[in-house]
Amino acid sequence: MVRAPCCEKMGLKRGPWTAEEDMTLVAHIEQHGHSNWRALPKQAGLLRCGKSCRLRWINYLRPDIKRGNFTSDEEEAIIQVHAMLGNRWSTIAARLPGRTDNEIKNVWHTHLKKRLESSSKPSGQAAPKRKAKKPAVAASALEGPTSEPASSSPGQSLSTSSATGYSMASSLENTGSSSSEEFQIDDSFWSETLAMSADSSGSGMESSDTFGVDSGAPSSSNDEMDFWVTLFMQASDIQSLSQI
DNA sequence: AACCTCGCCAACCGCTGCTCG
DNA sequence: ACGAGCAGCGGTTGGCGAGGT
Repeated sequence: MVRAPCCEKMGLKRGPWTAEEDMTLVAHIEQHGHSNWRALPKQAGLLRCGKSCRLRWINYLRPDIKRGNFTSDEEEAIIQVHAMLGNRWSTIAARLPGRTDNEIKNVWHTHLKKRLESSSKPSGQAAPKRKAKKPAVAASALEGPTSEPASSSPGQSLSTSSATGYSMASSLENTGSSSSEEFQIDDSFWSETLAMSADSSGSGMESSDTFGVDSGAPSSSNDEMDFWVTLFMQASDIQSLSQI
């Protein structure tokens, strides 16, 4: 299928976003939503292609996005889910509310992959010979849309409810679990979740009936997806119960 | 102090799958 | 049933900054 290039190269801006562009995009989405990414930049008066706008919103400007370093629990979760699903970053991201697939992908390639590789080596060498991740750089990232130190930091002004919540966040909210204004997962959540996944992966990813997935072993990716969806639904139930 | 090397991250590119006419 | 258009996804890259020499 032949398709037109995602954007006419003529006249469309590329590269890092400025604070003004960020604000324009955010303001437009807050007002009109983003039902049509392709038409959005034109309507908003942005010289960007829709794809670029979508990426910027998803990865940076969404109000429900969580910045800052990944916790060890989050990293463990990524490792676990990646072991099950492979490079399905968006699926993994759906398990980590507030984290984007791009961010997770970056973390995987820069940290987790190496960590796993080094841990699989017998002598445990290959320690990072360079600096540790610079502290709080990610947390401050929102303050500086790339080229501009965003004193305006658009994300901070977005206290309105998320236009596009990740499925996990919304499903957890549906369970009635507390704060919808800012979704937070405490350590116990991950401990329980990971414990469940460890249990099931040990004896059992084969025994899918643990989670009511019928028709035998989850050999297909759909079954795996069902497994993880079920897993997180149950995990959210646990969290809900723990708050009673 | 200057240069070099490397890690991190935002953004781009191209493909895939879904939806709609 | 088919094709076109679109959003979404994953791989890759380039710029920048920090640490090392």
